[in-house]
Amino acid sequence: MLKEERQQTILSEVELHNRILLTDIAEALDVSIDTIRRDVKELDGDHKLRKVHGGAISLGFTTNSTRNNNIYRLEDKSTIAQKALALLKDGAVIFVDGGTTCLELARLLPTELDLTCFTHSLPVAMELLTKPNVTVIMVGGQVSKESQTAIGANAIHNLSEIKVDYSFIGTGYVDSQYGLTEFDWDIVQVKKAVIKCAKKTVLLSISEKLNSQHRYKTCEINAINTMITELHPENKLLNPFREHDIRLL
Amino acid sequence: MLKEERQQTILSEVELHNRILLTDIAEALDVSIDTIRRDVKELDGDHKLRKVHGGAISLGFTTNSTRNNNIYRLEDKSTIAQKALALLKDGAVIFVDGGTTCLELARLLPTELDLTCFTHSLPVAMELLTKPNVTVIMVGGQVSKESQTAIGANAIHNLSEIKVDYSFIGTGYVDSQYGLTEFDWDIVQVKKAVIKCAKKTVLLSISEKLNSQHRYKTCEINAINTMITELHPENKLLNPFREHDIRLL
DNA sequence: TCTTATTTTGCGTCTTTTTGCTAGTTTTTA
DNA sequence: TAAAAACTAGCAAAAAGACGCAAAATAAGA
Repeated sequence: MLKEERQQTILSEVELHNRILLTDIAEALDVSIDTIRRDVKELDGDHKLRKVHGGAISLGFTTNSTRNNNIYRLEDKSTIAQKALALLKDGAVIFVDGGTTCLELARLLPTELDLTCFTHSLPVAMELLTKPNVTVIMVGGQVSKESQTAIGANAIHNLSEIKVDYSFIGTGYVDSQYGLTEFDWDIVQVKKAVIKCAKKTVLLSISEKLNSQHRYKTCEINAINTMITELHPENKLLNPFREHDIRLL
Repeated sequence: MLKEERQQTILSEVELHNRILLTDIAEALDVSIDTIRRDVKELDGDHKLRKVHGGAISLGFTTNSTRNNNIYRLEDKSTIAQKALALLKDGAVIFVDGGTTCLELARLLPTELDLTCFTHSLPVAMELLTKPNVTVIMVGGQVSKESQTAIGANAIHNLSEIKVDYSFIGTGYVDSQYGLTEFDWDIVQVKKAVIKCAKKTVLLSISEKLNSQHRYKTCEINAINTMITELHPENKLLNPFREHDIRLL
């Protein structure tokens, strides 16, 4: 049997069943396991499949980068996410909210970081899946079309059953007086549940949102333990927040 | 024997069997291996076939595998999804499994169709969000990196609390004798729960998977109410399934 | 037909590729 | 934590390929 032919067979099997065992293929094609191992390694090198311990899996599943390079103030959000990374240590259990700032945090997680991440955001979950050492747990529930996050009673109930070290959340509006507020009532309910399930809550917000408010209240400002903006912590724009017991980064 | 004539023979052999061994051809035509090697090299130069170590393979064989889109057998899967659409009526409550065939079903849902869709697959959920009249409910749980679906005890528990009209599921392997089987134990557990929560279960599978099996069993074949392949329902490949109480589409 | 130029073919030698095996290490699993 | 499975690396045998060369076949012109 030709090498090329064998590799085609391997590829087809992987595409067909999504995953294969090297031993199965070796037996089926009646060649040594080493040969299959070399074939798979080569196909992996050509990005035709992904080699894993003991077998191979199809790329169809793993390669999907929902690159949206149309994010407002991406630079600032990236800065914020970078600062947030400093809070993370191996073994931490965290919750990551939806929104582009939190998505940026997910994107910038170092590949070697060992985490357990809860999220109710589909894009965040997708992004986290690319991090080999991150365990991703999706909080289910009805999914909002606009925010692409699970909301509603079910999501809130699921959140009530978990406890995390840190919650990283975004907000629609934030004000040193009025706290965190939102345009949407359902979102507020979920965010309340998120804050409740966290030992410490970290707010990620670009400075543009400071001193703004809206209809529905998520929480008082001192429900937040750490607030991260793209500004230097000493920036005078942050002065109104210094009266409260908040760590500024 | 003329050189032209010999090269024609080589070409037709390649077309016929998709591949040839240089040694076989040399012996059959009673010329030295060097001659065949030169012929094949020349034909490769003319893009009539592809030369590989030890032989040659037809171009069709390779272009077939050079997937321009990375979904294997997308055409067939699309056909299957089209057929599945016929089962759906406004107001239905369904579950959609992970996998590329089910993803294709989600993709092809008409925008005007009014549905409630449960899913444990992140890509399917994302796709369903683009359908204005579909209510999407994500079944949460730990998310598998390979399949990008929620699995594990939590997902199974969540599934135990819902009841849907139809479950559309895929499978790794299906056989009329051995039923539906999978490579992965965790996936089997989830699929069992999916079948349990559905009044009727619809299996979507390309015909290439028929008569294949693997280690872990999801269910007997008669746990499936409807099986949809890309084949015509009267196709003889489906005969083994006619003995069971399955509707074929 | 004969001679000559050109192409094609087969052979020998040497290099490269492929493959299976062994030994030692790492990863997974129970 | 120990056994089992999988991985890595290196080696050697066998198969395949490259290349030069000379013989054979073919073509062409006198």
